[in-house]
Amino acid sequence: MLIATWNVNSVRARMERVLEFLEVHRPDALLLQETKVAQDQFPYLELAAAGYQAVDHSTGRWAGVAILVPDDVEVTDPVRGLAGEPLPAEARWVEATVRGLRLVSVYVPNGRSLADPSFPDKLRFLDAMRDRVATLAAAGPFLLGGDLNIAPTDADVWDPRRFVGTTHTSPHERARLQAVLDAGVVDVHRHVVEEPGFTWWDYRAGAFHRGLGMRIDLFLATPDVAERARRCGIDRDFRKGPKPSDHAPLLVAI
DNA sequence: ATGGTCGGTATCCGA
Repeated sequence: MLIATWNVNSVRARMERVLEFLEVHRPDALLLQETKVAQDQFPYLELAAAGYQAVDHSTGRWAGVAILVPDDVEVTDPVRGLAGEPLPAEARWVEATVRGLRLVSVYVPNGRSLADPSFPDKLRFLDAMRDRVATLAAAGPFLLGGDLNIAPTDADVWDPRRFVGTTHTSPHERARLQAVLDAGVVDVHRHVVEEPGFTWWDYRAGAFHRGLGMRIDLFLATPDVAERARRCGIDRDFRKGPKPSDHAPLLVAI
């Protein structure tokens, strides 16, 4: 089973690259973040023409998440939204079961800066995520993928000194991520690959070509699923070429 | 020479 997670920074602006990705990899599930689309604008027809159905959680111009699955595969028990999240209208969490595996696509709030009013909302979202992960981990095997907007360790940013006093690396966020892990999941990419590399690079300043990135897109899975992961890595080709997202897709073969 | 970018029914704000 091949599963991918990708923050596409607008599914409509990225449609050509999304279709290219589906054609190249034919994943059994593609977890999308930042679809940035209202539900009545979601590109169901174009995806259907490529052989994929979508379970999406879409509420407007920002955020938005989805799970794409081949047409001939059954998708059951969709859940849209996360119990206890501070701003449910932002559409940052969607779940569905595919081939007996519970899947989650999540887009954790950015937080902007440590002093911004939205930063406490990021921490509250992570608290709600910990509670839901504990429930899911107790219920059976599952795999969560998404943009966590946290670099788990200093090795996951291009220059940790540049991030002192900023979001994505703060002790507050890392403590919350550790609490999520303690709820019963493993960082799959890190589990499989010794030096996982980055998943995001700023559009500005030639950051990608200069290697100035971060690893903020993660797969978190119950240990049984993590042990079954044979390969895990990013496809850098999708950070190159025409109209790339600022994130590269992360894939895992189970 | 310390800039440089995208996407959003936008002309600033969010990432």
